[in-house]
Amino acid sequence: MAQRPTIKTIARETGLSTATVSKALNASPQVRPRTRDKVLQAAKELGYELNISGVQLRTGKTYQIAMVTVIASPDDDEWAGVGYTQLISGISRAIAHTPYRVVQYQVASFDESFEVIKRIVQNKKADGIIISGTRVNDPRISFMQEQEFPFVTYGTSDASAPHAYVDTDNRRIVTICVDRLLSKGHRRIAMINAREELNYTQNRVEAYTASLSRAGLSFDPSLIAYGRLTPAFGREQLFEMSMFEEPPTAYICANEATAMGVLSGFQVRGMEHGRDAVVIATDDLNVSQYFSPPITTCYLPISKPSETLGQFMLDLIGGEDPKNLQKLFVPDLIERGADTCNLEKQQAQS
Amino acid sequence: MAQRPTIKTIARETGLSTATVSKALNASPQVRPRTRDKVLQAAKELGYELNISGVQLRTGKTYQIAMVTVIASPDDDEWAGVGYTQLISGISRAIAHTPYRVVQYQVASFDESFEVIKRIVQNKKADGIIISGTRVNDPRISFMQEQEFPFVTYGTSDASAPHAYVDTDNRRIVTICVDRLLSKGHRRIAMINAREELNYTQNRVEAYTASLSRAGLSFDPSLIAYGRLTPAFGREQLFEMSMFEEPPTAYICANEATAMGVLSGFQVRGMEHGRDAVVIATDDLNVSQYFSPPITTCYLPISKPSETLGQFMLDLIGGEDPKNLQKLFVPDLIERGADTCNLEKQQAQS
DNA sequence: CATATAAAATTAAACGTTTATATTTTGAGT
DNA sequence: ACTCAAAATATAAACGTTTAATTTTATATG
Repeated sequence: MAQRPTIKTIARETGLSTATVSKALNASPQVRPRTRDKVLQAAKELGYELNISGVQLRTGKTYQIAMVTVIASPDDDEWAGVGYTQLISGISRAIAHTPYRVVQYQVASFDESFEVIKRIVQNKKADGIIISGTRVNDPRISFMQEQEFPFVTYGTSDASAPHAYVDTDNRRIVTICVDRLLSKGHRRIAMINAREELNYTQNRVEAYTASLSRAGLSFDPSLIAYGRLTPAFGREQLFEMSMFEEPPTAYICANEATAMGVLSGFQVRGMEHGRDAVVIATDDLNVSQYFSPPITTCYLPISKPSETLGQFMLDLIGGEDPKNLQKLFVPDLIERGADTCNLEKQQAQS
Repeated sequence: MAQRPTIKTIARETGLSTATVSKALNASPQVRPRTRDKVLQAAKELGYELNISGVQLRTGKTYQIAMVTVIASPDDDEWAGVGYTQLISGISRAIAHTPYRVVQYQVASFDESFEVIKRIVQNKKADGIIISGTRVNDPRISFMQEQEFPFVTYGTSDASAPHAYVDTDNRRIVTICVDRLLSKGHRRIAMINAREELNYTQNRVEAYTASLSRAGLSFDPSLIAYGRLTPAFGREQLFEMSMFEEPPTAYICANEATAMGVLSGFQVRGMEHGRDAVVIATDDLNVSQYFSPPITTCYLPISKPSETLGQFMLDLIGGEDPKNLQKLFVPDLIERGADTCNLEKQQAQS
């Protein structure tokens, strides 16, 4: 097979100069329509495809979107709910018809993620960055803002200047869940959260305390747990909290993996869901419908926000103002299982 | 901040030519140690980092590893067990100390994945390709072999020429599971498999029938189901098979997601695990320990094979012969729950 | 129709790197 | 000290693209 065609090939073929060919391919107004058509025609016939390294060298444009994710350790691969697979999937869908590609930068720690981001920015290794796991006072965000480097976060932040982000509306979720449980008569409501330094964890706690105080209830910090959202963590927390003098009658779990752990703890302890306590989760995989028993969840298909993530990235690269690229998604409440009854009724039954 | 330093900067700084600097950086024997040290020293001081697009343009080397994955559709994001997250994670770990990066090519169908592979190969968009979901008679494999393009598959194939691959030893798993169930007295053993066209599905069926025939049992094709390994599929299959005149007393599930579905089906149908039937799964997430009840599984932490995947890719790019880059991993059998008893005992108990 | 002007094309240089070829330097052998 | 081969370094071109500067061509104007 012959050499892969370049703009030189097209130039030779059409009798034009490479400059004109380049302009034609980039839809420059400096080239007249007739010429453009001729070039596009030839390009098609020759099966021409843009060589990105040429562009990159000349312009600095990489057509790469860096996705920086933190995965703590090799054996840290215990299921923690939604992986990045679904995120990448949505992003990929959004950029499918463009020349952009997602490049993975997977690191082992937060600090390392910051280092990697610095290198990407300083050496212009990508056109934009996507990060998740945003923290309260996240130095990566302020860095990218200072450097005016395009980025979108999956997760909100408390940064002073606006930036592009996509997230689930965690305040809303927690408000819905807590109010619902309160209305069913629950007074001791536990919340199993992600790590404390994450911004969304703080959002959740705020919404939780707000709901409680609206109902005139006091806030008991021992009912809030912070940690990695694995089944192991959920179970462990159930073991602990169920031994309290006044144990919780409801558990709000930040994801399905912890909810599964809590249910598993029920089984081990001989507790029964709906009688001794109920579990309610935030759900992005729609898998809790298969739990035994199925539980009530706030469900948001992850495909939605992740596709928006990709779209925002494109918009940002296209020059859109970050403050117009912010979106919170509101999940649907799906009622399943025991927590649909009121607490009194349940207790009467048992 | 000044321009980012190039080999020109180093050349100016050291009084050498760019050619010598380049050779020094690449540890060419043509440059004497004293000079090399001088160059490396200067590079370090200047904070020099290789500009890959320059290299790429000149040599064609991309430092990119393409990972081509098929995700059927937007709403197809129902949990199907291990995502690609864990795979990418392992690969990332293997290539962490190299300049290589993983680039995602996520497509919607098998055919599209073939198209994408053709483009990557023909336009040399990556130095190597990793694919999963290998099929019986997989045209992508023969294509890459013909084009002599480096690739590693996650999953075996029936290709005539050897190629680099990593996989779980599915024959072994099935043999272990079936023999175990047979020894406990089970005679009607169902198997919930992935799609029929996948090569490993065939491996599983072969091992299954082999075990059965060794035990002098005949093969009932209605006990084997093929489909997408989601909880929904598992449940659906349980609903169907449990209505057979002679229903299975054991279900071997190809992953945890289907096992969860089967267990969920038990609950809906009022069946009890251990009394009416047992479930046993192949497990890569170690999550079935949190099922209610926990089930026996063949467990292989996905981090192992995925890291090997990355290493094999590097070896391949380094010129290693593919036939030396083949590995099957053997999972551990983890005994949990009801299927540890013999069938007779269980039936006596009930 | 000549001329001024706008439009469309070309020329040439540049981005950072490697490498074939040419040149200079080094050092060993006389 | 001189020669010569070997070793080390330098020169220059190339990879594919874009773009500033320039030239050519087309169009409008008096």
